[in-house]
Amino acid sequence: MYVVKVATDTAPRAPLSPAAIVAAGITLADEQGVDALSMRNLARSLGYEVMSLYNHVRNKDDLLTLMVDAVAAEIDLPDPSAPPLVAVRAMAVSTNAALARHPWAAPLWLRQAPGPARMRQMDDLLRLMYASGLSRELAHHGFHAVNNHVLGYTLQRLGMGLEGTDLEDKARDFMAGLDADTYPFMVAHIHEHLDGHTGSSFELVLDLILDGLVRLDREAR
Amino acid sequence: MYVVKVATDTAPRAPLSPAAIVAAGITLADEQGVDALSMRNLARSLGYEVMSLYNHVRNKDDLLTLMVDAVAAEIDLPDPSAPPLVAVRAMAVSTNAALARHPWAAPLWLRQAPGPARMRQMDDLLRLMYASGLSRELAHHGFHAVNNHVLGYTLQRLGMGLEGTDLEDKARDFMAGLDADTYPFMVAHIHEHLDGHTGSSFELVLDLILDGLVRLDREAR
DNA sequence: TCGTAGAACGTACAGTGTACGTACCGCCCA
DNA sequence: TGGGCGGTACGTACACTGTACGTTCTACGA
Repeated sequence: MYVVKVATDTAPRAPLSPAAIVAAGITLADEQGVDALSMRNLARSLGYEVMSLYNHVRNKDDLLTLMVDAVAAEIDLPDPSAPPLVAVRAMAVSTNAALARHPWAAPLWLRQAPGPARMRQMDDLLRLMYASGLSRELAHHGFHAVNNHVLGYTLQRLGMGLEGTDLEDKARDFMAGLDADTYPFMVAHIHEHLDGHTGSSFELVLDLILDGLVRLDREAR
Repeated sequence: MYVVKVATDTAPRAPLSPAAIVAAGITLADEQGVDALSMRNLARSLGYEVMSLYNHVRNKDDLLTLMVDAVAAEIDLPDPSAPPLVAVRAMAVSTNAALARHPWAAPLWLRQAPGPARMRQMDDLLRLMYASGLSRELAHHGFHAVNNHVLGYTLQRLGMGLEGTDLEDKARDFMAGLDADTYPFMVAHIHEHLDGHTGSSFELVLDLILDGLVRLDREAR
């Protein structure tokens, strides 16, 4: 029996590999949102069938873990010549930037098990904290405070759904359904956002925390 | 034609209503996790069929919004006789407690649209901030900082999967797969957690933020 | 007694993750 | 020059999800 092969798709497809799948997953999530990241969609975007992905990736959870770790790998390594707390600040800013580039990553940051890149990042942050001259206990708390601040702010920013769309439109729409008599302070607060004469909370509060830590340490001695 | 009715289930079931559905959803999510909260499971737990729920609730997203708002309603109202920032602190602690009681709520806190209870809570928090004597701008940032701190800490705590299970076991398991040479500071940090001679970061950092705000305000004048 | 509104129900559909069995292709060893 | 043999791709199938739609039942007011 003769089997005739028909070239149904002339587009040459890149060979499958964990790295290729993770990369495709990241771009798909970046462009269409994490909800569009189904194994079927991902396979289609790569030009393969669904189950072929499972030859390179254990399951979807594994894929998500790898994707999150790839984002973590984008975080700048600390400058070894900088004073520890300055380096901490830089890491926080860089982490915030990486999470802003990949909005889907922040909610997964906590759920997924930390991969090597995130381990590296956490270990570096801890090392800097412990080397900063703060007391052991304050360094411990400072680690959590900084981590929490960075992740919290990105989540807050994204949770509002302020990624792609115009922030102003969103805010105006929200405020339209708001009774200024029952929620006067919310209305006022949103106005402050719209008028834009309040800078970013992110760096201000970050410095608040870091400065507060050293002050607390000084007072304790 | 005669139709014989058979009492297949003698258990009398409570009449369906939005409140009853929300309450059942909350207990189901509390006990079995939010992943177990499917419309089918929820209907079964109430003794009804799936589609009957849709007579009282628009869709699952609507249900989740109502559930989150029910948790928000558990937050203590601010004591009107307390100084503003003391009341802010109390609200933060109470919010943290409510979120700890319902671990599933924290991730939904941001995704779901705010209902009346959360609106009330946000407006109260803003009112206290603006009444605290801080500059308008610092009050604005302080609102975000406190909100962020509370939510971030609960998410951090839950993300680790430290709800139901024993924290120590989890930590020891995690550390077992950790190379002390490549991640020395992580190992040390987890040890500090296990030894337990570091208090809760939550209130310490909360005070750090609140004290930092008033100090910043004093310096600016 | 009848009409009607609202609640409950059953079926059906598209979409999800993935277990399982099969087919193919290239490489190493006889 | 075979001949397996391991890895990759594929197709089918299953259980489960949210929910649209049409039908049945039940209670109450006229």
